Amino acid sequence: MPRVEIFNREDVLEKAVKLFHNKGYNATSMQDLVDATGLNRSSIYNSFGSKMELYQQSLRAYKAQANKYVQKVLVHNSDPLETIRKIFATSPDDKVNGCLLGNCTTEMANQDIDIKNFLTNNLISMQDLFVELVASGQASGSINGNKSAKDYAAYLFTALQGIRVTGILLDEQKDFESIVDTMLSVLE
Amino acid sequence: MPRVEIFNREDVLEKAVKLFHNKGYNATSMQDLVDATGLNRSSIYNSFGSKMELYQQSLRAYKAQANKYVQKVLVHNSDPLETIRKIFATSPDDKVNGCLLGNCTTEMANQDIDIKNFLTNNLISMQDLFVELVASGQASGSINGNKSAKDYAAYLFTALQGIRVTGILLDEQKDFESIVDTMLSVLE
DNA sequence: ATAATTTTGAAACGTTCATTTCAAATAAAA
DNA sequence: TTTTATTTGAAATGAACGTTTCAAAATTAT
Repeated sequence: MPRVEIFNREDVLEKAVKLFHNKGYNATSMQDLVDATGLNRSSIYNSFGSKMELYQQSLRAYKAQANKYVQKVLVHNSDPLETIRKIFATSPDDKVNGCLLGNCTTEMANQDIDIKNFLTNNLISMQDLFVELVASGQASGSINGNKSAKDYAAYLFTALQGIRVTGILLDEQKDFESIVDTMLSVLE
Repeated sequence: MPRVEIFNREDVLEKAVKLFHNKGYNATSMQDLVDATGLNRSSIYNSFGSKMELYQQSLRAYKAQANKYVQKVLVHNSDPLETIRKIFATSPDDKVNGCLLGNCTTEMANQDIDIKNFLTNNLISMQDLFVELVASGQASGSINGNKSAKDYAAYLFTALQGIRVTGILLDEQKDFESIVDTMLSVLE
């Protein structure tokens, strides 16, 4: 009986991600979202609830997208250190705008407990990933055993946040790569 | 002849810094600033120009405050590595809110060219400081020579950004310290 | 005291904000 | 084709935004 949703939910979220990634939560207006998605204002509220709910769904979409990239790297690489290096590589959007989740941390984590919990869960899952990679590298001898896999994982996550912030200010790709080199040299 | 400014400019800026540090630029309203500073709306505009100008002056005040702390550490410490460790230590405000300049980077650098330039200058001056400290540590043998002082300086600045972001999410001081330990272990 | 000059307070400016409303258009099910 | 449920478009909501205005209060120099 009902008329059905005409737009593709994933496409809309992708456009919302782009917008929030570029401007952040507070500087993005509902009008911006209407313009960028091509959806009607009412349709956005019908389908996504509110600006805040759309933002949170955008965070999830961004995370899912990042996970997909990581999975792709995991399949094609056997060397853990090289896998970590690929994770540190920056997408064009991240180069200009930083990491959406890192930006969200600085903008929202101290204001919104739900978002802080989401970000903490992301921190945990990323660290779990790094623990596995580091442990595997330590087992095969390509990563040293000076620190525990857990210590290195916590370090890697934090270093990753750093390069996503500083990267916004860096114009030269070689500066970026040199910093990542030094970051990963701890593991060698 | 004229009536003179009754408020202390530094005190007002300190309060503005606290506010921008806690909420960021876009989420801070002029009403918030009026409430927090106790100044009249007109007085703020008379004395600071606009919200954006007040923000930029707050960034400068924050940087000056940080420089003052660094100078104090430099006077009381002779060991470069220990000095760097003290710079990595976090003030209570930074613990909850991150680094104001880092937050500014993620919120504004890709939107406002003047602010980006200011942040780039800060990056350069911080790296210069780290270059001196690392070079001095390398000269005295407490820091290794695996990489150049410049490479280590760029790394340290970026690592610092990272711990200021992740620190927002960390509840345990020991997690924080462990990450800094790993970060600085590259130099040893 | 008076004059000169600035700060102050309060109100108002026009704009934009997120969100709601609701009739008209639409499309699948009956 | 009619019914039914949903989306759509456009307008309206009231609140908040940054900024300006301006007369009144305040303060220093004359």
